[in-house]
Amino acid sequence: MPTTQEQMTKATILMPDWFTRPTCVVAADLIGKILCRQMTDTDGNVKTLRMRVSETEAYIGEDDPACHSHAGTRTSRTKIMYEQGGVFYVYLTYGVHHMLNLISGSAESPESVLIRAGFLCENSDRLIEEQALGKDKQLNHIKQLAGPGKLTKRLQIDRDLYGAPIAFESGVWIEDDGCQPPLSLRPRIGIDYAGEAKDWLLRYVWTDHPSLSKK
DNA sequence: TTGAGGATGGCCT
DNA sequence: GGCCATCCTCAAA
Repeated sequence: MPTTQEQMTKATILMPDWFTRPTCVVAADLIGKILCRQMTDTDGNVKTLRMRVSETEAYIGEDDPACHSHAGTRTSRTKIMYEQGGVFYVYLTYGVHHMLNLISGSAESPESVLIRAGFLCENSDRLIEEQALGKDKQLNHIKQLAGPGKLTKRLQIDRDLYGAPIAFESGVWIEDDGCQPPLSLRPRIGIDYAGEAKDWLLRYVWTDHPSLSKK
């Protein structure tokens, strides 16, 4: 069932220029927004899966040792980071998992926001839900998208999205229905190689939400 | 051309 | 907590 808020508030689609603001602002503001994914079910019907974002990380460019563009590293993979905010940066890690990033900030400022976790909105299409859940098993719904690799697998996101605009025509877009959850800051995950930067508070989480990837 | 290693997650102990 | 699948990226040679 939709919550009262979802019934009462009309959602608006975020335009690409929303992402040209400072990366830390974008990362914080994304908590509580709705990531939408257009998908086709087994019968060929087009459906939209909606996930509310509960966890993001900011990677703040050339001065951030954890960022792919640190020290001005500019390669065929990272070149998209030098675009103006509002496009997708997707890459494969450990040869297994796709990471979904949103390029943020101004052009020539190679920064991005990693989407780490979320949870399915109650008003997502039931058919797709049941398809993923399987017939006989009741999965832990709230943990389905608790991690950047799990999230992209569930939303069927891969490098085909690299460089696409964050907009409806890409099949992946973000909506704002006015939800403003409580926010906490944490150190980022999985960047032990980054020296002192591993302690920077650039991980933004929905305070104490059960869908978070880590404490 | 080569080799090391990674913004993870699932399984095993 | 440890192990490791799996393959792309990137720096070095």
